Amino acid sequence: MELDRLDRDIIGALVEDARATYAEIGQHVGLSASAVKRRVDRLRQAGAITGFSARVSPQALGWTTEAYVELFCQGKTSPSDIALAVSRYPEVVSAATITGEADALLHIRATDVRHVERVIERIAAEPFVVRTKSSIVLSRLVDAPAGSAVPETRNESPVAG
Amino acid sequence: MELDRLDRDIIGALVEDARATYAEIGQHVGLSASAVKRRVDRLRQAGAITGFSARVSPQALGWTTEAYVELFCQGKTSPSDIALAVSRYPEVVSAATITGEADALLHIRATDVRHVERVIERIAAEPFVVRTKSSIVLSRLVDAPAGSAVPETRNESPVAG
DNA sequence: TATGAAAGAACCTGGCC
DNA sequence: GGCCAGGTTCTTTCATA
Repeated sequence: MELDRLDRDIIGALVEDARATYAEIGQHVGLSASAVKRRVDRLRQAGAITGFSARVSPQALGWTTEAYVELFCQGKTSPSDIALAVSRYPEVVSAATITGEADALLHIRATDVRHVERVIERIAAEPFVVRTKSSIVLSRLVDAPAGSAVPETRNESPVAG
Repeated sequence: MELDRLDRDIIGALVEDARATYAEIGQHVGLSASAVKRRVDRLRQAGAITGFSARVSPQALGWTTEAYVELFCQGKTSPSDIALAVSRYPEVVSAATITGEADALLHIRATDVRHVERVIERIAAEPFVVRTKSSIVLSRLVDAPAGSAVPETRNESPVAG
């Protein structure tokens, strides 16, 4: 799908505030409200915008601790096996198979360190898991709303570019 | 702040669909539309809900590649130094200082592997960075909308509990 | 093909109970 | 927390370039 500058600006505005009115967005990007709505509808249908979500503060909800866990699995473990197993844990916020020594990397949110420990214990007990290697998060430095930036043809990076 | 079951359900509904009407949410949780609005206003003011954001498909926008990068820094590097530096890169989606050998872990989204390489090169060239260790994501298994789950007093985890 | 304007329907918002 | 009224926003249609 082809995205022009208007589409990118609209997406940017909606990532900033998904409840902005079409009129507000239109004023910001230089379109009428109805033109904005048509583009948003099109972007949703095309799959560029997959939905609208509330941003919640993990701390305020009691998720004060997070950790990253590397998973080392048995040779014949498939990605879907891992996906199936870890998706059963609500504490697993994200998971991916990766290159390098470990087979997968999990991102875990929990209520406290004890809770992290308990979850890791259970995951380590999954039949395909050989061993795990965990890192507790000390302080979060960056946490961009998923997909806030939009790739340009060039110059995505800092000034040095 | 104290959250009851209704608050949790409302947050859950808004994480699912931030553009759901108050009436729809109310029907789902068993409240009138205005009661839902009052609670949402309160949850926003209390900081439990920090905003509303469009979910975008990184693929659809051209971000087809992601990587995790461990940062090993000079002894006297402060977290804020790292934060200041890496937040200048739009490709850095998340960053945190962690326990273990590495000092920080970055999550990077880029348009392709070449782009990932370029960004890592630049970050490695930051004055406080001693070395980096990168893992390219092969396939994403889980990607929960930030804060989709809400901690209960017990039984957050799979059946085994 | 994409835009702006307009009208009716749906929704939000605040006051009141 | 529910109900209601006034103001706003959404959604669709129509005309236009």
